[in-house]
Amino acid sequence: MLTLRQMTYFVALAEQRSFSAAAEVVHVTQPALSQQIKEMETTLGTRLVERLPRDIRLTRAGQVVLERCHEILAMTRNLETEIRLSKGLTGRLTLGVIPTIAPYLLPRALTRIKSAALDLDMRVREAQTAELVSSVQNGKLDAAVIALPHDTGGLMAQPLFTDHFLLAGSQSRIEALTAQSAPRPTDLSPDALLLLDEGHCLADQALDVCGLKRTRQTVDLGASSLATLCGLVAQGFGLTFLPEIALCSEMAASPDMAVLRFPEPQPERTVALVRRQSTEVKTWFNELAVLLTEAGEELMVAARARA
Amino acid sequence: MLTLRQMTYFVALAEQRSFSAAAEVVHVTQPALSQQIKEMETTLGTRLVERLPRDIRLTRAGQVVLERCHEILAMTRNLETEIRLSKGLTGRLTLGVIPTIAPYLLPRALTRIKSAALDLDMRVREAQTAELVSSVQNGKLDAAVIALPHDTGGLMAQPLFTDHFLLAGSQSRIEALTAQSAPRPTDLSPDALLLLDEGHCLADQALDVCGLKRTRQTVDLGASSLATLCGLVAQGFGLTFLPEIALCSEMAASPDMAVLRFPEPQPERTVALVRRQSTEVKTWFNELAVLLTEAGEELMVAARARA
DNA sequence: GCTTTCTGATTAGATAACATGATCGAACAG
DNA sequence: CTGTTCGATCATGTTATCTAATCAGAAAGC
Repeated sequence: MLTLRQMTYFVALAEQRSFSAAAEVVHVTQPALSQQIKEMETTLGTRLVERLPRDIRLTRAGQVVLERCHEILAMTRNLETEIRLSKGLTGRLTLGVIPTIAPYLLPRALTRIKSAALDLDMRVREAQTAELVSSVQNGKLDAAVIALPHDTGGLMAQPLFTDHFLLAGSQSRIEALTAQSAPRPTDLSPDALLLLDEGHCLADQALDVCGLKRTRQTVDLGASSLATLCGLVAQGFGLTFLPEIALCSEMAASPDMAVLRFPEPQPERTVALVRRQSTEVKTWFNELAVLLTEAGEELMVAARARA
Repeated sequence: MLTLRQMTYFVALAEQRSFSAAAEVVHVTQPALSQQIKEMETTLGTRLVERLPRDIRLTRAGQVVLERCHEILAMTRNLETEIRLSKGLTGRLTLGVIPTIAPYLLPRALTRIKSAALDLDMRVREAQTAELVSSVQNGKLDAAVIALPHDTGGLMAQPLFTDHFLLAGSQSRIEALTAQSAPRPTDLSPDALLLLDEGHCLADQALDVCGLKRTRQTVDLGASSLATLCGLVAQGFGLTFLPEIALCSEMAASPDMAVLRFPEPQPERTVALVRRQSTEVKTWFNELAVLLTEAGEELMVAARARA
């Protein structure tokens, strides 16, 4: 009989295209993985991977097997989390959070969870929206915190709170802007904007509300965190959008930075918690949503006291 | 992580409604099964079965889990056989055959398989149509030989050969019938007919072609094999329908028995090989069908030489 | 051409997962 | 009360699976 372990290893192998790399991903040594793959090929009576120099290739059968293994593993993971969490917010919970939210929301959320004395073993994974969505779909994550609007790929989304975009820059730049008039997002020159790397929803959403497109000229500094970005704009390297949720932390980290709230209608994103539709009993989900909303609101209140 | 082993044990437990019985079914001792179920309940953090005196009951969660386990196990088994057999008729093949065909067709079929020098480890399971169909569906069997017309539950059916129903009885009874005229199925009195137990498709199909219904008066002798039935009719206990496929063997076993072929249109059944639709590469299936057809035809030819 | 490096296979020994056999206690029938 | 049935538990044995060390072949560097 094939085993789920073998399937797990095989999926990792197909993804990594390397025995050693796959072994690392599943936290075993390379011989252990090689052996399981071999065993799998024996039970199926067919070669699944062609071992090429520096690469592997799935055989025809291997491709079929891979697809099915994905399905079987997803079903198993879904079953597990569904049942495990059906009693409420207890047991192990694997939560994904996007990078522009995680460092600000999680500390407060975890404090709340702890003080609620919940018997919860929470694992957090930070990744970009697309990856989080697919991980929730295939059961690698139980839920994820992402920012809407964004394609949720058929997942159920529970809005948590609204996060406004502020304009951040060096104090002189911001003063120059306010001197003229209340700036509107659409007035901004795209060339002066510093944005996060490709793939971060924040950049795309921010540009979207301004009716702008990502220009080639944008200085691509490889900024992959808001903290880096804030450090840069504080030094006068340009302007950036800063979500309210990050304001308190980043103001503390970069005291030279100034921020400006846009006039209504303010550009914003909706922070939401997503889960699979199939998740049967959703008490834990609602409990978690409440906790995260409270944590978020706290940050919003603090932010509004500063801008 | 849940394991397929745990799921297998759990499914057996749900079916048997007893730990000891389930353990026997999966060929382990009772403590081994108890332990795996316990482990499963631990991983899921929920009780799955209520241990009642002399019985068990699935909890709400248990029912959900059972359903999913069935799906996951079926997918795994299907994947295995699909890949294993995709190269042709090799490896292990688990075939189901109905009881009114198995003892006659299998000896010849197995001889052919052996002489074809196929590297085939064939397991045979004898059961009634309904059970075979569901076993093929959930992957416990790779294919099954059944008799049509019968509900195939969405399975693909490959007709192998046509098997006519003959009328069998003691020599005196048969002579009495032929003296009058060529008997037609619809002329027969249901009370004089001996049939197999409930559940055997042969009895139902035979009655169906005669336009008869199973009557209460039919002597219910608990005959569950054609061999028994032939022995009885040979002793003058009544008449029965005998499929051509069984003729040679049963004539040899009961020399006192006489048979009579009905005039055209002869009542008949179609012997067919069924498989899941999802079975991807079907070379092995066709090879097997050819072998079985040849074996069947051989029996038909031999039968026609005698009636 | 010769080494170095990267990759997966192989082997032997350790470890964890799983099974067994014996035994216990609760529930029930006689 | 006694014997029986059934599942839990415990000590122990077996098998599956892992790791660490090593090997062999192909590509890349010198």
